[in-house]
Amino acid sequence: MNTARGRECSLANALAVVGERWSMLVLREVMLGQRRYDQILANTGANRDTLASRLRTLVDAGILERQQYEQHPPRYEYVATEAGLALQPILMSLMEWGNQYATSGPPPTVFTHSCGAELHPRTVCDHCGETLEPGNARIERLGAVR
Amino acid sequence: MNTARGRECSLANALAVVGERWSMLVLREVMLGQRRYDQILANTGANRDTLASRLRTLVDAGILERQQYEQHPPRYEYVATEAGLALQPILMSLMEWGNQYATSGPPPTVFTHSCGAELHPRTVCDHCGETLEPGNARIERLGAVR
DNA sequence: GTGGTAAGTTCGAATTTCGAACCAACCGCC
DNA sequence: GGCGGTTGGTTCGAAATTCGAACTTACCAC
Repeated sequence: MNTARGRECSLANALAVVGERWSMLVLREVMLGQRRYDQILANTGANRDTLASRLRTLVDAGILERQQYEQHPPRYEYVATEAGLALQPILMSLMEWGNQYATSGPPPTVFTHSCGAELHPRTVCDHCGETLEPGNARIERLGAVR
Repeated sequence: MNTARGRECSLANALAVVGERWSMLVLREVMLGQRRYDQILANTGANRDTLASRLRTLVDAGILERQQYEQHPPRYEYVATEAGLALQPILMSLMEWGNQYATSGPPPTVFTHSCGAELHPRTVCDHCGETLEPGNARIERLGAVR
């Protein structure tokens, strides 16, 4: 993804890696335990060469790792690295947003948290623990526009 | 964005709306207070027709609202609706992830929370307040694959 | 030896995005 | 009254990306 122009920003950098079409859905499948090419293919709906290309991008970016699980013929599966695991809460939050604003009817996919309750993610300020509300954040420093 | 095939999922639904190229960067600019076409154009780096198309998509999806601020000639600015504001914490979280895994050097953009501390978003379980860790979520129900 | 599985690659066709140019309507300047 | 600047786009043909479908390689089970 092109990041040459526009504001210098970590959001743009993040999107350069996971903002391409299918990338997030690939991560969803890996998160759901589907780690093999053909499973990811069927469950995302991407086509074969685009998926191969996306997987390469994600591996190169250090978000997924390619692990060989068979020698002859060589077969690989994809597992999340630390960086990939760190995206999980964000995918969950986007899924929650999708439930509220982009899905009619009951949520197709539901998780249970280890505390026993149905999982609904919420984003808080790491320092004070307060829920992040639009308007409670002030711009401290702004990336330059290139 | 095509959502015909693949797993039925609110993440896919969310991405059908905000997963297209430039959409999230447009939302970032609106979030930063840049609401006019030419500002958004310069600060994202998108080209003119793609930006016009993205703005239409976001308005149609109920994420942005087009507000006329001048009668002759008609001029518009774009403001976030409730659905758009609800995406702010997610953009902040993605920015935080980008800081850690996709940006070298100091973060280009920094926010301060109303509590006074530098803002670092964290995602928690809404019920128990515990930080979301990969592995603490169990799949309760899974969307079907179409 | 026939069919199935897995992880891709290759193909030409369709769609999307690209930069650059254009446009209409107004403004301030002198 | 003419000149340049601003705003919010549209139009263009060219380049890049994504599409579905077919093919490949290597193994296994029957």
